[in-house]
Amino acid sequence: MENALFGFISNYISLTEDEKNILLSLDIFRYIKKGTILLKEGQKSQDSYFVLKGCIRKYYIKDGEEKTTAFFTELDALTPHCVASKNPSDYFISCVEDSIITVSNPDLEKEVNSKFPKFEIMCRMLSEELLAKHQINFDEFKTSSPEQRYLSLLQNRPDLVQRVPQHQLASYLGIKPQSLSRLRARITEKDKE
Amino acid sequence: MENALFGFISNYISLTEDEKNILLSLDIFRYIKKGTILLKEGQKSQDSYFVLKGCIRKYYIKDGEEKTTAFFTELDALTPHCVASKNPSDYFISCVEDSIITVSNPDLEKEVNSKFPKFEIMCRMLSEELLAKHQINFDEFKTSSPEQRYLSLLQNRPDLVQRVPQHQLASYLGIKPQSLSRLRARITEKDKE
DNA sequence: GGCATTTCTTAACTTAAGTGAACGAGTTCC
DNA sequence: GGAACTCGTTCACTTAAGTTAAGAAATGCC
Repeated sequence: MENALFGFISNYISLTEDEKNILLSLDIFRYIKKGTILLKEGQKSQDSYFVLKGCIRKYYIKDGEEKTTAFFTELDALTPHCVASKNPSDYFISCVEDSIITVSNPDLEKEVNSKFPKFEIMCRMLSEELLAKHQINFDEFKTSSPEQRYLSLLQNRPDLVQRVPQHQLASYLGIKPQSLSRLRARITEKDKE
Repeated sequence: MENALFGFISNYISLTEDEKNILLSLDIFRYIKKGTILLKEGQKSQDSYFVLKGCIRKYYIKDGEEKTTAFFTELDALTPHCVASKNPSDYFISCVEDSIITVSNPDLEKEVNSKFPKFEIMCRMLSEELLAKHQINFDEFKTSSPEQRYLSLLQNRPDLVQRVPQHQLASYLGIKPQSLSRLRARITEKDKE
């Protein structure tokens, strides 16, 4: 599992064996059971997550309903908004499957950054990459219908459609579970023709 | 107009008179006429924009229709995706009103950053702030109906509803102009009760 | 195993957005 | 001044998503 982490990092910077060992000594790996809630609405947390294996989910509760806005799977990083804003969180984060993640916080990051300045470079690259991806996602969401969004999800993240409960997927697509069922039936019907 | 720029910068870092003069000497101010297209789909550009006065708009052309995904008004910054990716742009950027903007590019930024290292700090703060705002916007868009989105726009950016053509606003809300008209009529009807 | 719960699907009905067309009010351009 | 356009609105009709309810299938829990 460490190799997954080091493999990811090596896309951005190179680490010596010594540096790897220091990272390992920080005890950042966590094994999380499906269903575990990592962050609750109203909570102030300093924890950032990085998924090595599994899937975690970000959702709001609005009018008593769960509204899922993001899934994070292998090699996705997630820093909740409340970490920077220092306000209570607006949303929940929970574990969709049994997962292996690393947990970090600003203090730990400062420590690592001072030991390896190249870490900061990686963080900047990551945040730029993330902002760009986000904007593209947002634009695609805005300019598509629910059906188009579902089809593009099938193209781009086919694993999600399999591993995530349909009702969570529905709210991720901005519709109700019943509508997703119907939409899927409609597509299958079209395929038959 | 320079004061608007320096006022904005002073939220992040402080500049000496000398530093201000160097910035002014770079000749970055542009006066853009309403309707001017700053970036076209398919074009490779290195220009980033910062709006001092006026309004610029980002839009896609999908199935022959303009799909507006963002408006940038006073003190908003916009670095098109193509600057970092070095690929042709997927979208257009055009000027909604006569506007005053600053235009920059990576070379110029490198030059400024080497002269004033604190500029880089500002850029990092800005990009983090932007990413956070973006995520919140995205989540709000995803978890709302068109009517809720319109009402929240009235709350948060009431000026936009006034200064931007309705059909551009409609596509920004993810609906057709006719639907926006209807939706507005519906709301006015409700208010009468 | 068996009971309860969750998850997914289907159906009937309601509501809102998409579509195509038409009209009036402004603009722009000769 | 008048023709051509753009823009916003309204209307009638279509299509798709929301709602409510019900039932089947899978899962979890004693």
